[in-house]
Amino acid sequence: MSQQRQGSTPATTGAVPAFPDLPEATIARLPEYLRALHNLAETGSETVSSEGLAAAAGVNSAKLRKDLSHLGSYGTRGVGYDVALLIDQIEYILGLDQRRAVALVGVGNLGHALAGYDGFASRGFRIVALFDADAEQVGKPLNGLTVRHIDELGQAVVEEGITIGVIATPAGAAQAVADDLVAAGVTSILNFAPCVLSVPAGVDVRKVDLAIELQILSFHEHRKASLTAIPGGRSPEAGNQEAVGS
Amino acid sequence: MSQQRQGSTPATTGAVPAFPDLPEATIARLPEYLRALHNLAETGSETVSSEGLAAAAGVNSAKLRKDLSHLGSYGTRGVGYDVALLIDQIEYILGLDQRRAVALVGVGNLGHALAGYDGFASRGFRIVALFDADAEQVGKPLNGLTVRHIDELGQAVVEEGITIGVIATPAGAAQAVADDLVAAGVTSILNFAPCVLSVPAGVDVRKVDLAIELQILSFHEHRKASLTAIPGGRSPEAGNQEAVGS
DNA sequence: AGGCGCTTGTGAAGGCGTGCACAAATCGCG
DNA sequence: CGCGATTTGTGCACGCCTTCACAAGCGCCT
Repeated sequence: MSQQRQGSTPATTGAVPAFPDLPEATIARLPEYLRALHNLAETGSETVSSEGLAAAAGVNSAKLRKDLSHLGSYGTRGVGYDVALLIDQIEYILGLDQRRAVALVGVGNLGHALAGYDGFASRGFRIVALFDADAEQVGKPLNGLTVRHIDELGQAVVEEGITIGVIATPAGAAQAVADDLVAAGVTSILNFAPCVLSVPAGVDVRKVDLAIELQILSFHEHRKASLTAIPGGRSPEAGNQEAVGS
Repeated sequence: MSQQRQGSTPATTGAVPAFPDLPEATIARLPEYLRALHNLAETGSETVSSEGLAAAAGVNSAKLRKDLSHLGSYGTRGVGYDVALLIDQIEYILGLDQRRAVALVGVGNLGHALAGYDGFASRGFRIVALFDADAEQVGKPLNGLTVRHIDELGQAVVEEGITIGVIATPAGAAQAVADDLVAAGVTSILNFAPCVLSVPAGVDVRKVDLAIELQILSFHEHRKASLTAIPGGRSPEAGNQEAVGS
């Protein structure tokens, strides 16, 4: 039926209770709720209704209630959700209270930006090591750290307790870096390189491709334009095979 | 997703529908297929099977066939897909043959990286204007362009034919920038600021939040850690609930 | 204390997406 | 010319996710 966990609040014990297996879609929204909750907390709100939080997070209120119900009953009927309590709960579920150590590989154009992105530090992550394969980059200081050669990756992962690796290299180098990360013991990878990574089971990979997002928008632009215009015009160039008739 | 569509299905379809309304999930995968196809084209492949292309794109082959079937029959049974033809088709559907003009607002940490990201230019987009609200930034050259003040946005959108705007500002400024973009006539927005944007119907917004991806990975790390920490059996089926030993 | 209004939590229904399995179609070869 | 090997295109079933609608629960006010 439902997971009921009473007594073991995350603030009191560091023990690991049973893990509710949340739907993947819910997990992806929890960070959004968390951000909205932090905003609310800053404005002094102590409680918030599902309607209010849903609006702040840009989702449907029913969806939000169902999402939160998966982690337990942390709301009060007739009142709403306790902001501070919910923040603690979500941060605990996401494992953000551990301030995970992150390694960033590739300090090129994008890597520089990521190394300096304060959104990581402010939301529970510490970039503790920077790597690059280019000897020219190695040794340079960047945002309080020194760029190290990628050969030192295995050593650094152990020393710093790194569990997450971020790949910001060109596509051609990404697979090799991923292999190195996995070999070093990293079990989660965030990949910014435009390519498919092959990793063993048990390693999680998430991909962010900036150009893909633009291409999706481009499709919608194209669609919108074709609707406002007079339909009928088509053919990119090679329009031959028609599925109609015989 | 974070965009709303008002799907009006016109009953008046005289000829071949210029625009098949593809499932959203399919659209999101087309750019991935396109990238894989370009890689294949570079290696000299003229045709590719659904199995091969699916592997290169990191998806199931049945899914790929179904996706491609939505845009028409561009494969040959017993042979596979013509690489060049499929590239043309997908690029046409995505509207990439128009090399859309893109405006980038916010040339801070992330904005710098985006302005220099060559993945945009190589995949059908032209960043034609850079904007910032900070007077200190205005006038500086960046990647062949000059940073302009955001007040000139409306003018530039018209002059350059900009249809897509990219927001790389702090969260506090994002909504105002979005309003400016919409007012200037932009109908698609890619938002890197960690906040919810409110836009009128007909405007598409896609959001990329770098920290959210890390938080999702963090959850899986947390989950994996809690599973390995349980002594005894680690069978996923046997583990039901309330294994909290006290 | 009791009723009333408000909000959560959830059962149920519908829609969407995925993956299997197979018929249809095409090419190469004897 | 026909047959077999190969691969596409798709009907179908299943599972996940979303959304609606409402009962259950909580606090406040009289």
